[in-house]
Amino acid sequence: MTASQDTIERLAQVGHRVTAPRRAVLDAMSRLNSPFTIEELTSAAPAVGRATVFRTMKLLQEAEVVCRMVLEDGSVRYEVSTGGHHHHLICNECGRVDEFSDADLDALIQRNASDRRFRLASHSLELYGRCASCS
Amino acid sequence: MTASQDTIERLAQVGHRVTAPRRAVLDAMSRLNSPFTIEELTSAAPAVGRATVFRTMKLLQEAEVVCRMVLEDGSVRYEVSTGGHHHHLICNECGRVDEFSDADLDALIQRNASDRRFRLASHSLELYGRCASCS
DNA sequence: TTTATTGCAAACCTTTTGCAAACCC
DNA sequence: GGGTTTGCAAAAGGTTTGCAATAAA
Repeated sequence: MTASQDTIERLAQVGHRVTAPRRAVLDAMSRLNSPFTIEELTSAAPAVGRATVFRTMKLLQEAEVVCRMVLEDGSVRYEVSTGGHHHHLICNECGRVDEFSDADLDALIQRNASDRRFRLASHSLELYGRCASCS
Repeated sequence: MTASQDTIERLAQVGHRVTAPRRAVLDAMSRLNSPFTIEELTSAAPAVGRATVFRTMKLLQEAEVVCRMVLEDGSVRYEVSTGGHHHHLICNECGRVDEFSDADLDALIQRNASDRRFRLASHSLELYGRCASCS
């Protein structure tokens, strides 16, 4: 099993059973580069039923093992949680998604919210354009 | 007809016909507060077929009369283009969506892109939390 | 008249759900 | 053993599409 031991443990800790299909999904995830689509994931774990893949991803979201992102076009991808908050650089050309973070940026965002008496819970920032390799 | 004359003219300029259903959709839009859902729009223009509403919205997107936004949960809304670029404050409580803009913020975003050799085409920033009225 | 547009219904896609069988603890 | 989880197939959104009828230019 490629699925990291601590992820499996976290599943158990949160009160879920460690089953073969769930292991298979975790293994498949570790073989894909994040962020991936459900489609890619089901292809990478062909033995697991589609419904189970969806159910497992929802579980992993709740356990904060992955986070779900929705692109501008409405498509959905999952990425393995790095723990840290970050933003995305999405290449319109090749589809590649990179992450970055910037404390100043987050501070400025927080200030914009405060200035408007908005109690910020979360935010998402996606940059679309052309990555270095595609330029 | 409540639909602003210049929007109608723009439709014609872009090479589209000005039809009764399209007028009805434009009128309905002007009666709703932006951003609205397709659901709200079809309710506000009951005489127009659902497919036509979808087709009209796609047209208006291309004509840059409206812009389409996808929320974190994947739901889709449309807002009348103000011309200016802006970001959103989305209340998790009441669903209200406000706009704001901040040149410093945009500059910082642009700088983050440049620093990573990413040629920025567009970006979207959504803040989720609780609006002033809901706090 | 000629071509674009409409409405309807059917098709599509992605995600969810009901349920009996299989499985984990 | 007993409550979870699975897989299948069906259902459920939400959006698109084919096509004959209709309307704009």
